[in-house]
Amino acid sequence: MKKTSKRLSAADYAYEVLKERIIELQYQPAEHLLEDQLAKDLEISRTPLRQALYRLELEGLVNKQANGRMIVTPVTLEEAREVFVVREMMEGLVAKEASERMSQDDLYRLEDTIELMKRAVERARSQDFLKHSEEFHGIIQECSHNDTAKRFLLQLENKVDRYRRISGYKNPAYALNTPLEEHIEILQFLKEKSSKEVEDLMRAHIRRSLKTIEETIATNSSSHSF
Amino acid sequence: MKKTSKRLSAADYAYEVLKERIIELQYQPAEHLLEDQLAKDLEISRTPLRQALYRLELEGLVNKQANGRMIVTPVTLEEAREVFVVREMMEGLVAKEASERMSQDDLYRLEDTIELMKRAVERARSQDFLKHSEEFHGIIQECSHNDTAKRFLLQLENKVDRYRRISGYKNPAYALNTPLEEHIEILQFLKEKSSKEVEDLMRAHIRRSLKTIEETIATNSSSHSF
DNA sequence: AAAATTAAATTTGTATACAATTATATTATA
DNA sequence: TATAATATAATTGTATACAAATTTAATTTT
Repeated sequence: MKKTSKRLSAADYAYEVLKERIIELQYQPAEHLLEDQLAKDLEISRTPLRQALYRLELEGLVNKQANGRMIVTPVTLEEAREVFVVREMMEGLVAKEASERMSQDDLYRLEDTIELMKRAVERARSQDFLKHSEEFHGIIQECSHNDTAKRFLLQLENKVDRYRRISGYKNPAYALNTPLEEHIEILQFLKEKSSKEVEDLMRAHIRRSLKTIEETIATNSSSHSF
Repeated sequence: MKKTSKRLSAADYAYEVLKERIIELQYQPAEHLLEDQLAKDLEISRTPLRQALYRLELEGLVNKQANGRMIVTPVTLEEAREVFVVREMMEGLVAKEASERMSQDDLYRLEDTIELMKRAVERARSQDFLKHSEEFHGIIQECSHNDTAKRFLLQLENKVDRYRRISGYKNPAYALNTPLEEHIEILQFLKEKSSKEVEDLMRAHIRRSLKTIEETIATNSSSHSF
């Protein structure tokens, strides 16, 4: 993780690095995390490292076992479904709230991300598509002005990212047309301020994205312990 | 530092104590929390105390300001509404899921809590009522078998408890009949496994409880900074 | 006296030493 | 050999000392 203008504490640094490594599967699910080893690796002491670990625990990316040892939270289809069911509700909620509060300027910003998504689809650049898709969802979350929902969604997003990795979203053949069309449709109803429709569409969008991940895992489930 | 039957780490102990004090308004909203002072008070060192503070921060009960100082999260009507809106969705979700998975034994356990709630209403013991009401909701959450949802609901419950305190729920005149009837109705549909109705009723139940708190605050809002 | 500067104190952030616990290896015993 | 008991090593949990940063007080300058 890069640091910007503000100095980053060792604890924050460790948190960012570990989170990224877990999401990117550099640490395998269920793998043991040893404080001493990680501290030496990151060239910090155990004190700030532990802070980072405990934050990750509360976000559900690592688990403290009964004996005190930390492991990377295992991945299971069951948990993936849980995460997506909750995410479906939360994304539906913020979309509804955003629909009631969005300014014209916000709508323009959404249009921009969609334009960029279109270009990504044309070039079959799924990485870029994902980036702009996340911007799209991020703008909607922002416009909900619901900090509580935003906080939870951030935690869910971390887990979602890991499941995306596991399902092999990097594959260029990954279907991008469906999510693009769904985004366009959502924007349409956001413009009309039809909050109920927006909520329903957003929920269907998330529901469908879980299906995609489930299918990719089904065909692709050699490497991870499902 | 005290210990119970199962050994409690100093960090866990500090977490529990601080959480309780914040919820019970022994620490005022927006009050400064000094590590050294708290550590001396709890008779532990700063190391485990800080762990506790960081956990509370992630749960939204304390906030770390830009200068690094910790304050008790301020209370606002706006946040209360956010918390309840999210809680409404989550309680609706777990109720729906529980409805699909509940055993006869679980239903009996719910009946028991309702019996105890009835007795509490008869005697106008709102403290007892609240306790059994939380058991009622806890059983439903448990039966959802959705750990992700349960984790979030636990965090929300902490904030809800504080808002209940602020609204002065201790008042014996506090109306208990409405929530009791709502619980009874929810149980009825749980027995019939009508998951859609269960979800709708639970959501209405939470929505109504926010209204109660808003009203109590409106008449009672001298002491806290709304 | 007001504003700016410096100095002292308070407070948070980190490293390290040690204590308590848990896991692993070794030995003893049947 | 298999099992239990014990010793050893590895790992987590806590306290403390010190460093870095921030706030408050004191001093100087205009």
